[in-house]
Amino acid sequence: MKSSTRERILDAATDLFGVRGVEAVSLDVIASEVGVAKQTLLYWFPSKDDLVQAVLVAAVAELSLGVEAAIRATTDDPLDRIDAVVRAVFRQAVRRPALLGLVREISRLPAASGDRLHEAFEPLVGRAVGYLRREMRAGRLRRADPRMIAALCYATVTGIATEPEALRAVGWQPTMADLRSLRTELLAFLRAALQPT
Amino acid sequence: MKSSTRERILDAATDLFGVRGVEAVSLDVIASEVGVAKQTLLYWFPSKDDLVQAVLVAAVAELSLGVEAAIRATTDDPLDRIDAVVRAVFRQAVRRPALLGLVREISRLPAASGDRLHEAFEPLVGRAVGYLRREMRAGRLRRADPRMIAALCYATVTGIATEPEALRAVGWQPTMADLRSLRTELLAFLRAALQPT
DNA sequence: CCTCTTGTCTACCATATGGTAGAGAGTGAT
DNA sequence: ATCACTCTCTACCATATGGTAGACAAGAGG
Repeated sequence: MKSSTRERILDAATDLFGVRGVEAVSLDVIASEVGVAKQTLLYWFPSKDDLVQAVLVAAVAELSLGVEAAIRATTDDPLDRIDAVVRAVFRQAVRRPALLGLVREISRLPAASGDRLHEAFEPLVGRAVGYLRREMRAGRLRRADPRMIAALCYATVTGIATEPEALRAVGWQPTMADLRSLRTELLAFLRAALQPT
Repeated sequence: MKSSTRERILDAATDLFGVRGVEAVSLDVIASEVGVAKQTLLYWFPSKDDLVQAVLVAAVAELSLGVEAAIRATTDDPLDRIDAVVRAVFRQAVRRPALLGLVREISRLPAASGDRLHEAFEPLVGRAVGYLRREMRAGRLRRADPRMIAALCYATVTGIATEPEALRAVGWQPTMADLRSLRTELLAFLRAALQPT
């Protein structure tokens, strides 16, 4: 164990920001969660904004890594590949529920912060859109606007992973069994939405 | 013009809460937006929490009304009906972008607030799930867990409507043309996902 | 004219927030 | 021993926040 203080701060901040929102979490709360004085936070991250940036960059990197690894490990078939990406995202969302919520926070931040993150995501998004377009041309995916399809898949996965309330409203329980069933339904849903006609 | 002060406060609070988050918006900001002293807010809504509750209740009522009207106005075919609901939600999301974002805020609130909202949504959700189940049994929708399908449709629509950043990331622009194209793609996406095989 | 109610305001207050200044402890090099 | 460096802390501070107390104006009813 015994990870560095910086690491532990980053971890706690990721969870708190992701679950409760950046503006709603004070430095004091993070500090007491880590078990350290607020000024120790400000030693490692000179301002709250610096901390937010660091947290977002780390989260994007973590997500990207998982997704890229999943892509490399599957077959050529686009539906299989999308399956793999969804599974990878899901795995990370379970391990660390705040991750996707955190990425969602970007839209709430002042434009400048959002832009930097935008850049970090750009290559991933660009490749995904290009891939979808090629597969549609090849007739292995339902023909549609690949940009919109990318956004819709993202919205579906992120939405379902970050809105426990919506799931509770339909009687879903956060048990292992229900979680697996959710993943199964999500994969079937996306498959049906993307299959060539 | 000349709506009541209470009304104007509710309006401004809806927009601010929905776009920037409940905890991130102070009473002073709302007051100055309305052009009134903070104490006038506290006259109409004795505490911030009361204001939040009022805003959420009003938002749910507004959304429900629109959706129910749309349902009554369509044919029996489930895909048409879902089309109509999505269009209705979309219309409201365009007219007042903060509405859906606000509903999303529920998951961030302390449990007690969330529960009250939960109750407000319950009848709508229950009817939707029952409807989906019947149509699946009748073979007019792809067979799946109706609860999960309801949650997935909700996540897709809300996600796409509340994450302009995700759309910007794929080169989408908030113009009328792009908005229409987005709606078209969303409807096709849901249709494909729900069509019986 | 008086009084009660309604709605808005100014003047405060206790607390929480992000951030500064700088002390003190531990470690390694000279 | 001392200097420099790293890391954590206590003590503050200016500002912002949610909220209280109560003054003031405008009607409405008697």
